[in-house]
Amino acid sequence: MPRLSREDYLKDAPALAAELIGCFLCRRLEDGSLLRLRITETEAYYGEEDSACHASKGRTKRTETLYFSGGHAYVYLCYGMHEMMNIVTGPADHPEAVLIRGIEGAEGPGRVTKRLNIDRGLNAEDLAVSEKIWVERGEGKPKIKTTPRIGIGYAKARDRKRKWRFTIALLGKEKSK
DNA sequence: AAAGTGATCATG
DNA sequence: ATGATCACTTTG
Repeated sequence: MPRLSREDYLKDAPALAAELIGCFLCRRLEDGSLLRLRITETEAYYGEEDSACHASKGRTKRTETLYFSGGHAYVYLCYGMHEMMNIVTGPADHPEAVLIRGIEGAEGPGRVTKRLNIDRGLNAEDLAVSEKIWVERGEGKPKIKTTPRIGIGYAKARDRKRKWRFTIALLGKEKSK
């Protein structure tokens, strides 16, 4: 399967978040082994105008990689113990990214990074050329469901309402709530 | 329901 | 230097 190229990553975050569902997140470990797992859940964070996006507070040391061109990894530590894996999208100097919230067998952003052994050492890694981490296109087009993003209670109501969380719509496998 | 955990950022 | 906050997970 072909790897996603720089050009693919230049799309905007909501578009790419949808497109990444069903694609394979690939990881080559130190020992040479390869992990290749389907992406099942993503979220888009779009620009300084998006009050849920880390870049809403402007360019800082932490958010610097969000301003890189699409295709770079943005990895940060949350709650002192969970590494979060994002893929930067769009052109350089426009901060937007897609959070990988789930892959098959590891539902939840902290579990994704644990499963694939991803940490801040991969921050700013370029997925268009990296030998350590990249994305391959999936086959077929899964049916996608959109819902509001998780864990962004601090954001403005306008942004909390945006349906920028993307999941594979599985038959009858929805959680009762 | 609530702790656990530490980087980050705004404040002083 | 200090303190609040946090794109979460696990345990009870």
